[in-house]
Amino acid sequence: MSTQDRKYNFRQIEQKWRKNWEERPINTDHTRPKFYCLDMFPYPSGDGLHMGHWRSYVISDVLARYKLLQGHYVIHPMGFDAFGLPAENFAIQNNVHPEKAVKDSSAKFKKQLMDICAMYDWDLELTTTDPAFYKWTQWIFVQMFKKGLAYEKEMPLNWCPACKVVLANEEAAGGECERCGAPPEKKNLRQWMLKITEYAERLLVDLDKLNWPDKVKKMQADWIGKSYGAKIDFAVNGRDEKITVFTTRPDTLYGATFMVLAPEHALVATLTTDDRRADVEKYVQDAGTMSNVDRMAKKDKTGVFTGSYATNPLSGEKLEIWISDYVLADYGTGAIMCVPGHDERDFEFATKFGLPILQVISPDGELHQLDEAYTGDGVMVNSGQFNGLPAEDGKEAVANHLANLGIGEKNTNYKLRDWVFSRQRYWGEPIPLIHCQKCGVVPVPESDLPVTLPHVDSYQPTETGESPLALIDAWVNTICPTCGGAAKRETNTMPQWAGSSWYFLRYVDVNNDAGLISKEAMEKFLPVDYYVGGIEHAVLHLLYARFYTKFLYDIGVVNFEEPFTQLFNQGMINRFGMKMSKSKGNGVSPDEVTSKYGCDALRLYILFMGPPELDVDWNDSGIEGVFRFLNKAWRLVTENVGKAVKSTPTHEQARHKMIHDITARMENLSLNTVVSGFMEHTNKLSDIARQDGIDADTLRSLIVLLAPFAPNIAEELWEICGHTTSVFDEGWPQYDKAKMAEDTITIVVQMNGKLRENIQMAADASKEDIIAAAKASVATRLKGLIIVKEIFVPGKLVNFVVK
RNA sequence: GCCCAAGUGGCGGAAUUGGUAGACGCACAGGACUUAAAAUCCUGCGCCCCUUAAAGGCGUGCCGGUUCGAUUCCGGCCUUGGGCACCA
Repeated sequence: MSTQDRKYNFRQIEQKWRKNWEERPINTDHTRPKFYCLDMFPYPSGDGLHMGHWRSYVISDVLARYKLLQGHYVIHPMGFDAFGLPAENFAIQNNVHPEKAVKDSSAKFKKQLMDICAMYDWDLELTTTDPAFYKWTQWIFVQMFKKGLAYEKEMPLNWCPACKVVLANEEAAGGECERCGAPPEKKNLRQWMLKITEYAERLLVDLDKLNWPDKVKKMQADWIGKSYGAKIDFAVNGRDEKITVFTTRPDTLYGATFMVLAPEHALVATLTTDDRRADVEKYVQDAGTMSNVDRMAKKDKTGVFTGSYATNPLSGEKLEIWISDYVLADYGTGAIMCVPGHDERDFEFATKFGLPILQVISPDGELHQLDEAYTGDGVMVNSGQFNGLPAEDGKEAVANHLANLGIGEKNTNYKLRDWVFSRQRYWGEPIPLIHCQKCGVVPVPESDLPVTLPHVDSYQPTETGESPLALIDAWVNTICPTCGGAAKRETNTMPQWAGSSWYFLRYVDVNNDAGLISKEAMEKFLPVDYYVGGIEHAVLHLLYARFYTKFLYDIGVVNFEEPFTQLFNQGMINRFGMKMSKSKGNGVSPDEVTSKYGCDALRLYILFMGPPELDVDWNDSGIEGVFRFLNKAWRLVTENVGKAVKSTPTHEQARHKMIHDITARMENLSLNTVVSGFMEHTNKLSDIARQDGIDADTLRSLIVLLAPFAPNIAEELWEICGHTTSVFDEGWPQYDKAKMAEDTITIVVQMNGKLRENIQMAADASKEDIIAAAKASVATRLKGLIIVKEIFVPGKLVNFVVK
């Protein structure tokens, strides 16, 4: 072999193996047990692939290749989530059609994805904007509509009066329109809603089944937000109306001294007296212009009195009815009974506006001066017949009492709200419904799906707030599938979530024209075994996908209720303490790094930077270390191959220890320490090689272990070792604990828990021998001291407690 | 305000059930090889005391506790990052 051949030429190697894998795929044996390893598919933005994508995709690819070596058939697909606002806005700004923009971006992404050398099965590729795909996105919606899960409702949306366009929350953030800076208003528009709340309980309970990070499960549970309490009716004085509130603390009802409605509450206009009307209307309008984020961040409580009164149903007290933005329209009933004695926010409000504060719960049964809301346990006081009852029992007792009186009931409440499922935008799946004067809303017959998105010249939002599709008469006007009469198509489109809520099902039967997925493919390949992606999707995407899966289970399309058995969320990559991004100018392009160091080096470095689940900082010079390691491994193999060195116990010990360490760390997904483990063991093997040479078994094990992490160099070295098949045809190496044990062990000698000496002992030395040797090692220090106690930890240490 | 993470050398980080704190790597310094450079190899590298060494002391955000022994467990606090719908 010439000197030239011995140099690690990553460019040549990576080019060669990419081609080889294309020609001879490594993951083809469908008879093996399946392992479905899924990435969250990217949104193909014009900026191209960034380091964050790399991190996620490298982690999943390492896992996929590891499972392949462990004898699985691995489903590892990739696709593009291409509908939605960013693509549409990009298209508008750059004056290209979104279809073309998405096509270009996807092509660029795909090219960059190739540089990761992930073993994606590109035969399974899908794009959510492909009519053959969104046919089934629409089909699912039709099934939901037929089951009564879709309904129309007027919903307040962010509206920019200057741009005349509906704004997404993100576009209206900070109280100004992202495009023109004008303050957005609220505008009521007809929307399609999905009844995800019907699934609230199942979505909550089934979290227990999942092998997901606790953190994510907690976030979902909190989002669903189940709480127990009561609904209570309050009569409005001198009127027929009543105000219904939800409270988790019916035990504090006697302490309710005023009421507050959300500014958006339906009764606000009715209950406002003429002398209060000007103030109330101004307050309601101001609240409407404020974004939710601002409304939440507000420090001081504000509010206005409506001029009307209600009556506390138990105490009979007269209660002022106020309006304040700290009450949210869409939680509970949008109205609350205020118990300033025992709720911090109510206390603050009462103090500011001089409203009465009454103690009704006391820790010791006595009455006290309340300087702040008392939210702890206690017994009921000032509460009529309930006095003396523990507050916990009072919740039930008061609720039952109200139920008997017919003015209340026990109630379970969820924070989860129904899902606003329509968008007044061009770039989304058309909602496959038809409005007929005679028949009402009728779904498009399944045989007519997909309802394709018509090609238009102007895809700018319209001034009425309707989708641009509303302007295309030829498309809008159609005939009713039920009665054959003239009818109009629904012009709203679906949100970006629609495709991503079920795409993982489609990969395994991507070309199926006859159905969403065949029963055979579904049973064989689903559900997803491992899902890898960013923590930013902890709630919305993952909750929607779970909801869709449960619905598809209910209508018999799939036979499982949870789509993702196991989940891993990787952390972000920062640079200079900030999230990497083009706009901040602190981005590092993966392309630059791979051209300088190669794909294998970048894969290893991304893993080596830190624990995969935590945020890490990119350091420009850090990659040198893993690059040197690859060169070292290269030299170790190429300089020792074919020397026919006989295996010795030293080789065996080192080999088994290496297999054990790498496997254990891999199983824990401690990928940063897998890489450091490779460095340690390669250093050690290099030392052994210099002394005694190195045997073929050890080199082979090293190469196979390395394969999931640095697949190109592993294949090349495998070939250099004389193999004609792929390294991925091998099995993951096995270790034998007996063979990895060393002859001597280091025993730590401590005095009062402080390290004093290290002694070397035979691995099989007795406890007595070890203690004797330990005592001898610290003999001079023990002079004049009494050993009170001897602590002996086998294989580890001896600690003398002395005085 | 609420919820969730995380705080260890100059830097990124390591440390199965509590058992040698700082593995591995980066940076830095010194040396070998070289005409020179690159590459490679060797050595050193938490802080204090000390000319050096030995010995010793301190040290995992802060304060306390449990323990023979605490980065690890418990209580209280501080800081940073992420999320949020003031959740009644």
